[in-house]
Amino acid sequence: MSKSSNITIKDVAQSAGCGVATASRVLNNSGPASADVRERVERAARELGFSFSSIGRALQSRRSMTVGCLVPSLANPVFAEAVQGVQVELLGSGYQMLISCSNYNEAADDAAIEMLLSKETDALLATMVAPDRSPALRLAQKRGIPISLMFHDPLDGFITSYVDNFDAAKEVARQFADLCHRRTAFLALRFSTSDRSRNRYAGFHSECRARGLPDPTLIEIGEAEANQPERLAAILAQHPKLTAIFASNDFLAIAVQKAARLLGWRVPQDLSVVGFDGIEVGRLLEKPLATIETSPEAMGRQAARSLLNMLQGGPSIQPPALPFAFRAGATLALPNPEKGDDGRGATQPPSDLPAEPQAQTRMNR
Amino acid sequence: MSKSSNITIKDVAQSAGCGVATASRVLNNSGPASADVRERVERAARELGFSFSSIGRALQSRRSMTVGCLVPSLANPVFAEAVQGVQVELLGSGYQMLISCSNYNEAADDAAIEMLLSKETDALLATMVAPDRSPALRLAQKRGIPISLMFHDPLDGFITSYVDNFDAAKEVARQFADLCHRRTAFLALRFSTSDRSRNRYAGFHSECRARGLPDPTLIEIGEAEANQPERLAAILAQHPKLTAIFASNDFLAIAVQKAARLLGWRVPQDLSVVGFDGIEVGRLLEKPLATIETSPEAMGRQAARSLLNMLQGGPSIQPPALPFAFRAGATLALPNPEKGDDGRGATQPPSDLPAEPQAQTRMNR
DNA sequence: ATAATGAGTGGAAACGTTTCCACTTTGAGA
DNA sequence: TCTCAAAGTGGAAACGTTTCCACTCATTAT
Repeated sequence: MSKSSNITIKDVAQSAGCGVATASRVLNNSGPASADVRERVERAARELGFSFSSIGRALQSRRSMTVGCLVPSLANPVFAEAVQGVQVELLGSGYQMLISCSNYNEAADDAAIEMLLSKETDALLATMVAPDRSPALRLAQKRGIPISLMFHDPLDGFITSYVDNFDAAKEVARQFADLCHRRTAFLALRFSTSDRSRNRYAGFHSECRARGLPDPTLIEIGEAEANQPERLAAILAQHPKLTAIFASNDFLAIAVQKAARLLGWRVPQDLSVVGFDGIEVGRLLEKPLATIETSPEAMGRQAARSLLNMLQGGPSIQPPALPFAFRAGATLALPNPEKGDDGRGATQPPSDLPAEPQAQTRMNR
Repeated sequence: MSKSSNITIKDVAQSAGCGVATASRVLNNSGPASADVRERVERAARELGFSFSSIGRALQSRRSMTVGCLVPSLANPVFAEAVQGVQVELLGSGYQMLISCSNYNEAADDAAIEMLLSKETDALLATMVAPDRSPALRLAQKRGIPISLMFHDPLDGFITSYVDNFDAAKEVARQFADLCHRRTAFLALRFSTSDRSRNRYAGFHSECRARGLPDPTLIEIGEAEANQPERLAAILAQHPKLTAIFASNDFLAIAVQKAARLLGWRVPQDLSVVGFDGIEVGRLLEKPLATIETSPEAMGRQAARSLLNMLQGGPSIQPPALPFAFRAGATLALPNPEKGDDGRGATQPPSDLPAEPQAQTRMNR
């Protein structure tokens, strides 16, 4: 139970019979030192079990060697994987990661950034509800701290790692169109918490138009409906003519299948379902899920690399959008001709959508 | 682009026309101050946009207000959820979380703990490959830093948050026995990386014995087999008589179903499958997975609470094991009588298993 | 009126580093 | 032998806090 924690460089110096400056130089290899004293210092450090205090270091060098990372939640594997990617990329760099979750709460978002700033993180990595509305983030920007966003579409003044949600959603529309689906819908959790969903809908909508398809129905649901198949089924039942649903993420897509089963609709015969994200488990389902495959891990890595670049004084260059791919699956097929398509378009206007698809502006390099 | 970051308490004091000691007292509410100077200091702080440097603070108080957290990987939702739980519990406490992942690598494990220690985290939260073999962890213990383990069975000298894997596995054996399954198997990833799997097998094995069932077959596979249904199918094909498989986690259980389908075995008619962990997605499958339901989030929360207790000087008390529950599902049914049970027990000895089930020793309070 | 209290205040030390600077030694070249 | 540069060394300042201590005034009790 020896309270042996407090071995400072001063102790090492004393034990080695030299000044702290010399000890520091030896231990850091940062200056001249005779072989003799070098030996003594190294032995003393070893015997005392000395290790540097990064706090003392941080104070003096004004670098905490820490990057702050904010994501909505680690319970969502998409974000967890991204953080894992960040972690991996940071591994050899000497930087550690301070993590925080907002639980999709905009106020918590801002508070978290503030907290990270007060911890003097050298850089910031974030996925937020509304980065453009966060005073703390703006403050960080003003301080000149390297910042890299994840998942968001490029935002003025920030480096962002992202997939082009608009473009990817267009791909889904194309897939539906190729199979001659006409009565389609986009299913999302309440838009307010995610610009990603908004842009996916925008892209989907835009490509449906471009292909001369009827506008897709927009179905927005809450957490409760997403988690209770019965409730989701009740909602789907209001749209009996649908032949294809594009869910804004894979979990929703799985929930849709479950709900469809309750209604006696077969997937994909009666209803095609396509998801988004490409989570691993989608492959393992009895009917592998058709989806847009992305790599959150790669996103995390790219973001971390950008950050490290900036931390090393490199220029802050916006990297290109990350690739995505349509992953074929067993949940997508030709529409069932028995589901009468009377051509009536029951489109609801989206709750919060730009009039013109505005994503994809500033498409990088 | 004002490099406005460096506003120290000294600046505030100067601007308020008082000494730094007074400013500190005012800003911390930690001592007497006249209404007059209080007002001046507060205004100065506000106008200058002052915020404390936690590094300066940490240096002086010798508390970094940071806890280190080490898990194998955030790509595994079980750990991600646990970390999320920790995060939630830490939220109001003023403590921040420094996170690190070992990717199931024992050497990385130790290095990570060392790194966290050098960052002067005030406490440690960890799930490791082999906590009992980590020198760095032992060092931390010697230093008297509060430590709380997660997922591991109780280990001498450490507080641990855990579910009783041995006990939970017995429950699975009971379920199988009740349905008169006799040819069972335990499927796990290579044992070396997880004492959890080992204890689950031990409990399963023990209860099978207790019920007079043949010893379960132990099937150990690698990552490769787990991720490629064809390869797993090839392995399963070597055990055509099995009527029930207990997979050491839910992902494996899902993989088993996939492999079974390739072999033309129906689940659950030809093969019952039970998982472990109770991940959310198991519920959403077309055939909801029978599994042992646990709550990694609750585990994270409990561990964090223990830590906070200790950090506040409370006694370090080992909390009771967390609850688990058998979750019924559509993957468990009576065995198919056509799968001839010839009574031949093809048990392989486990690669690294204690002769006697050794879990459950030191069952707390 | 005087002594004793206590509130209000600021200087300075301490926390563990790194780095600047000045000093001493050494060795080489003149 | 003398000079000079280079190598080796350690004291001290700085980083931003908090806290101990000593000091000055009022105010109250004697």
